[in-house]
Amino acid sequence: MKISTRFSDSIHILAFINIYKGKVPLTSNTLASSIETSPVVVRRLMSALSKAGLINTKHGVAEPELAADPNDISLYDIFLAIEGDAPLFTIDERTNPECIVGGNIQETLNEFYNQAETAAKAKLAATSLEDVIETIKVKHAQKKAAQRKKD
Amino acid sequence: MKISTRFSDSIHILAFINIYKGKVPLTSNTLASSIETSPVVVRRLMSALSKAGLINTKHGVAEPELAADPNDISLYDIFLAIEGDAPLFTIDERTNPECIVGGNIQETLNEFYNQAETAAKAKLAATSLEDVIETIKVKHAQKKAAQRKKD
DNA sequence: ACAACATGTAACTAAATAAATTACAATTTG
DNA sequence: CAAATTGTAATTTATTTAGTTACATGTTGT
Repeated sequence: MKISTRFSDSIHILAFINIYKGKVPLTSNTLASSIETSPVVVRRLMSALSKAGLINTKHGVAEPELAADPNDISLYDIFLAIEGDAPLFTIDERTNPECIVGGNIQETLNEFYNQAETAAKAKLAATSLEDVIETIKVKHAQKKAAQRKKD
Repeated sequence: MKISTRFSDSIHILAFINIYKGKVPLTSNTLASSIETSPVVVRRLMSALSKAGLINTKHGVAEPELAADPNDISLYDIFLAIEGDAPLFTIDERTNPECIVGGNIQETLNEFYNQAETAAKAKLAATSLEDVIETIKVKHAQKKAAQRKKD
């Protein structure tokens, strides 16, 4: 199955908390404005991030904080928090067991799909939230510079 | 979005054609029985596989055949035929461009997601239909042997 | 104490996607 | 030309995801 925007929105939330901490109030409303979704969606994602131990939140207080250094949070940690063990590819589970193919395709594809998934997840595990935040900052600086030039 | 069962069903079709060619009539009905879906679903997938040049079919004739040696058809070829350039991960495209994060998250995640996707697709590209067929046959043989033992 | 503001969640609705079905025109073959 | 089959469009159904409404619970400052 395709991985939903929940994953990208969660990365968004964590990056936002890190970049804007102390500069703007970190309410679910503020975050929702940046993501352009509803505050409830944000709170739902933050609840999952909190349960996974990636952020610390306090009921009633708009001061969420990262539970670890951005260098120590990988995209795969975030993926796990939000999608758990959701597979990237879907295997058709309902095939005819009487058939040589239908009776063995699941186990077979499971092996090969796992190889592909593990390769992708390894890349996610090798990318830290810090990498994402730095890239965001670089791209932002580039845009600002380009804008100045035009004036 | 999740990658649908279309991908696994397509691999199923190709493996079935190779394994059962000459042994059973390869109608969309026969294939549908093995996959436990409807003949129309099978024909739709075969239409895509045919357009991608992976199989040859003739209108009105139940004799589809692989257009290449199973060693020369990779799982990524099949993926491309069915899913095209569909991404494994979805990026939320509608975020606030005024925000440092919202304005740069897409480009940023696009980079990192691409790395992960490319790693997964490389594994698919490194796996041939022949690998899948052989694994299916081995698993089938194992099951048959285990069954004999019981008797 | 209480008003204003938040979070945390449950329950529901709406939208998007995929699978299955229905229907039928076009093609092949004996 | 009849029977069997493919190819494809159009529709329905099922599933999943995003968004909304509602509200109980917690916090803070006065």
